[in-house]
Amino acid sequence: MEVTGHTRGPASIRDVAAAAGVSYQTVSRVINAHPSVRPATRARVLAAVEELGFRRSATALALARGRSRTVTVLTADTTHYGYASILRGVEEAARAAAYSVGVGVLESADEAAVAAEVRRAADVGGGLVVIAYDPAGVRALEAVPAGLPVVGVVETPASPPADDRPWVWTDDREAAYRATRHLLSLGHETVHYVAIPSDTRPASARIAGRRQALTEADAPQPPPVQGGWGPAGGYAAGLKLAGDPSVTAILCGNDDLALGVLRALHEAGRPVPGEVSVAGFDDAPHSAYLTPSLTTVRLDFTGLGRAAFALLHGALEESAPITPHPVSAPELVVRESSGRPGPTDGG
Amino acid sequence: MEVTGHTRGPASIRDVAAAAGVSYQTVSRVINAHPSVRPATRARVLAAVEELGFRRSATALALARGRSRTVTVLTADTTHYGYASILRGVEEAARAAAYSVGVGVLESADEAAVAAEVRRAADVGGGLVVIAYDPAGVRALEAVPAGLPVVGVVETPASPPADDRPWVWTDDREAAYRATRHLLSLGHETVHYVAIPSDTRPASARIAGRRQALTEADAPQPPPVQGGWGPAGGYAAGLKLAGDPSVTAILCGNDDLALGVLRALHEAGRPVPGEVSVAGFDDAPHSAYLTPSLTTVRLDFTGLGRAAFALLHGALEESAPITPHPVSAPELVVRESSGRPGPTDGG
DNA sequence: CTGAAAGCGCTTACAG
DNA sequence: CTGAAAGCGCTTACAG
Repeated sequence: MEVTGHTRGPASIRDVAAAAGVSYQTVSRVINAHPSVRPATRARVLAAVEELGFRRSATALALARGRSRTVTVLTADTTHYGYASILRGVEEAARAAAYSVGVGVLESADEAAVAAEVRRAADVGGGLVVIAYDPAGVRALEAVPAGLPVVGVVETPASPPADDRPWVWTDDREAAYRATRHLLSLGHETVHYVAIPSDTRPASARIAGRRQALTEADAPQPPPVQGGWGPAGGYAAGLKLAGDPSVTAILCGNDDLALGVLRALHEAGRPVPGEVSVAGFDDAPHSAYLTPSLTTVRLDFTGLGRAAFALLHGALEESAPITPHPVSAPELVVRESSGRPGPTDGG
Repeated sequence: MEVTGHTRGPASIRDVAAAAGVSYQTVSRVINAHPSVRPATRARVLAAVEELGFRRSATALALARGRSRTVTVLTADTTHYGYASILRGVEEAARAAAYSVGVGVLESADEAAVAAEVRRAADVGGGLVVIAYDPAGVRALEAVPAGLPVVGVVETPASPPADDRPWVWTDDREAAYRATRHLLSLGHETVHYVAIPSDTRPASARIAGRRQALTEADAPQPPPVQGGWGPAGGYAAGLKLAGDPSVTAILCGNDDLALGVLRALHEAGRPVPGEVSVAGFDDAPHSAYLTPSLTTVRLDFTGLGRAAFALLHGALEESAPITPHPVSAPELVVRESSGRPGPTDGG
């Protein structure tokens, strides 16, 4: 029964129709699970689909429907832990819904460059998830033309999420509040902060959370020092702070920053946690294995990504299941890098 | 002159034609830079394109041409440094060539699951880059149907790269050779190895490189210990090795593994590099900031990703510029974690 | 140098 | 329940 001699190229809806002895519209109905098809007809079509290895063309579908089953993630970075984890969450959820996922990187925060990247992403025809943790991302979110389905992943919602442009976020305010309180409760006089770029915005939730904790404790409010995203920036910031003997507790915008700070303190001869306590954000995979292991606040980036997709999916398809998409609350993970202050408290 | 009252939706080729007073075929010629168009006509069309904000539909283009300007990266992971960097390299090159990039994650190495993921990626209609560093990726590369443009990113080429299915790789054999030699040259009797999953394959280039260095030095050849991809696996492997006092040098399949090993040695009370030397692969951003900072072999993953795209681009388009795509050779980076052996050599 | 026709593989009304 | 028509926005021959 070796009759697999198709003409050429993948089988189309018409090939299937011919094989099943029906019109191609009927094939369309079957593959779209349209109710009004006689069971016998359906069976014949399905058999032909199977036999020819038919796969419906996503491109043709997109052209005919005017919208493609694609979500493209716009982000300034794909390698740092938080960004990468959000991307992963989106991909997981998209895959489960049989969506394709694209990624566009915002190489620069330059207005024209960002606009170009947004256009390119829009050309793909699906929905957008914009990671707006940094200037480039924030700008991209603003540049998305009205009518294009988009959900933003933001640090702090700038205003109540509009129905047509929803946002997802983690409770960074609470996260910073808890971490600061933890450090304060250990007996530190105040808590310094090494900021990631997103914290630059006046409305930063983390800055606000830390401020609140500091205020409640009547502690001094030293200004945040900029650290960037990676270990190198943390190292530079750490060197600065290490020179000030009054500094005994440092909270960092992410674990990579904290790693750099740890190194700077080591070089400056200031033991952690003996003299200085350090905490980060994210709970990246390696943080538990550093020496000293890092106290941090675990943030559910993957859940955030999944939630973003769920929202987009709902906007894109009426019939999309309104799946619950819980984003776990930030969780303080206390490890070796934080302890009571004191010149020689080490045990 | 506020005449921006288009009917609805984005402008199509016909809208532009109407505005310019030509047929839509002429518009097609202009946007495709076809030579035979009168300059004056071209100018009129271009003006209309500008005025209407026309963007050619990628979907329609793909349907008409039978191929889309997309590259989708198939990978078992998007978060680990090596994988993420390759993805970034592909994205950079693809963006420069005005290609879209998609990503498909191989959640399981299960044959059926991998095949389904490959089909999904194929449905998108462009080319594929498959990261085949692990069983899932290797299987995916095999499952790609003939005729679909694909380039594999592999640890070791299994055979001379076929013309229709090229491969890119870093010289892992050389990298492992150099790292092992470095450790040996410090005076260690032999070098243990904590492997990443890709090293499981009998043809592993790294295993071969290390073996060669060991053989040349007439050193014992302890079998590799499996570590997985992350710090947790490195930690477990490190605990095992730490218990053996004869172990004084450990090479790890990647920097995350090395980080876990470092932690295990610390807990076991074996100072690095005083008693044991450790080296990794990759030179991840944080490796220079660990304490001790990590000796490692820098691998050009981003260049690898760019090279993979260049190859694919060439296969997809006759006219694609044959851009040189150099992948830097592995580079040994000596830091604090490696030193001369000896119970108490610490300075 | 430019226009009219057919087709890429589907879907969405419209008939029957 | 099923088929014939028109159209999604382009490109690719074919004419002129």
